[in-house]
Amino acid sequence: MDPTERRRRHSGRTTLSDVALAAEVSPITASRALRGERGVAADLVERVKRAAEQLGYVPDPAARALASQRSTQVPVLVPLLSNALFVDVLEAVHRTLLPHGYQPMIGVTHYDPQEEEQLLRSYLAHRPAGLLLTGFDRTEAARQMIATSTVPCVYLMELTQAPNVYCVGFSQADAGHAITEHLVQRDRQRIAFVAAQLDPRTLQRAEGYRRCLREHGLYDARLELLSPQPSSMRLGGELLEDLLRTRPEVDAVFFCNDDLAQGGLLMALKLGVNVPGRIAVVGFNDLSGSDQMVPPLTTVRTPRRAMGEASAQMLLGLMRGEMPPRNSMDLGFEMMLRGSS
Amino acid sequence: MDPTERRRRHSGRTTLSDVALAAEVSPITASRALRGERGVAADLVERVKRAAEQLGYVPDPAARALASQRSTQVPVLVPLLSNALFVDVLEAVHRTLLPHGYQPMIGVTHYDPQEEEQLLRSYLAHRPAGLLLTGFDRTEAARQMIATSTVPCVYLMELTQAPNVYCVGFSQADAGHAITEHLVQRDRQRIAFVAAQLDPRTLQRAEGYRRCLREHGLYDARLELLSPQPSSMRLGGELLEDLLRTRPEVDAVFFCNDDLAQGGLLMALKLGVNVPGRIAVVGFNDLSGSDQMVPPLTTVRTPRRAMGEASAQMLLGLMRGEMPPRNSMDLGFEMMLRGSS
DNA sequence: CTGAAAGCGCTTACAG
DNA sequence: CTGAAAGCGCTTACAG
Repeated sequence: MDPTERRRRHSGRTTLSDVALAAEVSPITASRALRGERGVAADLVERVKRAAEQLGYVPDPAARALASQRSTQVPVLVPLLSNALFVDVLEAVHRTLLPHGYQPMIGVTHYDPQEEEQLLRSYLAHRPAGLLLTGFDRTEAARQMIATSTVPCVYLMELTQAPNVYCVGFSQADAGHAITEHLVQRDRQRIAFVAAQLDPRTLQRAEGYRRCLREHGLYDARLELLSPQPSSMRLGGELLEDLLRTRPEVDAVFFCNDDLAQGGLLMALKLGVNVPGRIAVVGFNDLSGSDQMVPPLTTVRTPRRAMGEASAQMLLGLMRGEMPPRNSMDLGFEMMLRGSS
Repeated sequence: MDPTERRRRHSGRTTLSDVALAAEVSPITASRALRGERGVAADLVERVKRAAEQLGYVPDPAARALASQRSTQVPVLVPLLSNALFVDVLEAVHRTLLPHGYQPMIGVTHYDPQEEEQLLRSYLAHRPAGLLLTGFDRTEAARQMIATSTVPCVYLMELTQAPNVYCVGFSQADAGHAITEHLVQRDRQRIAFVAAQLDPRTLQRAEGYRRCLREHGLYDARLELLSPQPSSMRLGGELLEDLLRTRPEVDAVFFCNDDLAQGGLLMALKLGVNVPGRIAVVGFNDLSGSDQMVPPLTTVRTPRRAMGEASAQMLLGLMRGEMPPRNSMDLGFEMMLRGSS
């Protein structure tokens, strides 16, 4: 056997050269035809595509990434998977990106900027095609890495007017204001704000709540119950119990997330506290099950799927080198007025 | 400028050659030292590692994958993200795989073997390091692809004794049997089985339910209410209402999943049907919120995190070329007896 | 224990 | 519009 044969490490898979051979063109032409690059004669494109199909050719992503210095991977960094909120966003992102040949890579930051920075560092080493990140709360090092990488990036969940920043979301503060205003319009006077996790978006909702109550001269800092613990139905129940014990004058509660609110509603049921008679309850996000509660939960429906899809679409454009029509997409929110308020 | 300079496409990133140069060794030695391959002098390893650290060297995954014919990617295929069940599994998989340098890639099959086959085809083109799949219900083509790929694979959620198949799960049928037996022991005579989605594991639970009732001479096919619709709290409520109307003699319900059961419980509350007085209600999986229901839901706790972690550990071993101690890991289940039964 | 050569399967940059 | 050459950044296979 000759030395060139001895050195072979061929994996047995069908390569671009096999396709080119079958189509009787050079590998470069085959490559161009398959990628849909314009400037290839139509009949050649046809021949190459047919050959590729017949041979069952699948391009090697690693080779492609190495040669082009760009992969098809799109890291998507979210705080948590246990919040249905982000799962909905991710599903929409997947559905939008996959048909275009991009691979979303889910990273979970646990609301920790340090963890996000680490993930970013490792994902950026993969030369991703694009980046989908949650919010604007990150370390300076992370910001630097994103900027110097020149990888197209779209931010989810929040909005900013900062230049050269692409974002898709809605105003958390305005939504917090709107649901509070609804309680005021229903003649509630002692409106509590009960929150967990205390991530940036929760705090923005709190700002909306405060602004609204101050406008009406109803603000009372004692009615804010903030817990850094992770959000859960159990915690919502505990916080409501706590609230009713220590602030018995309260006549409405704005829970910063529906899981807390659902737990609160069930606790009210257990305690025999009438909702909305004795106390009105509202939530945030309109998660699964909120409409099934007893009574059904009034809440703010947030555009989760729409955000996932729109951010992925915007990123798709950026990855193609296009300029999006606008940097910031406000998808708004919807009031779901139900029996609990 | 000379022709070799003209051809350069160097990306500016620090490469293995840079590290080798700094450490005054050849690139091959640097490669071996960095990968912890044995057979490199300790002092060289030390020098290389120091140089890599100083230069901030991060290996290029694409180059590595191309040269070694193996990536660090591990596709994880699950039916759905909207079921908290799979999200818990995925989180455990992530936590276990990431520290070892592997990248889980989540794929969603929507319970459709065709979709799974497609995903498998595209993921396999990436030369994954390993594979994590849900259950055993797939197309013959998918089975072939997995076999011929020789990629190590571990199956989740179900068990089999088939040779050369690695799986981590529990007996869905035994769990279905156990929760039904619990209702029989509580003197229930007319026990209904209410299910949605009707995926393979749901049907295995149904088998356990039937076997148990037949053993006690209580089986009645009319008490099975099977809906192919996706599972949800809303559907659970609707099915309970339907059941009470068309089979008023029923005195217990086994819902195949907790979201259905939670919806059923809330519907009972709305209808003023006493649980467990008039009717006992049990669920499956012990999802978030089940312990907060009114009354708290009796259910089967399934080992979701444990399955995620154990399957990832088993895969880690297989990817290292090790033989796992056993092919099939039964992680069991736990009865959560609460107020609803 | 160490290294020079070749190769993995693509695409870029250049030339015609 | 098409192609021969070189290169992307690693690792394998061989030799010493």
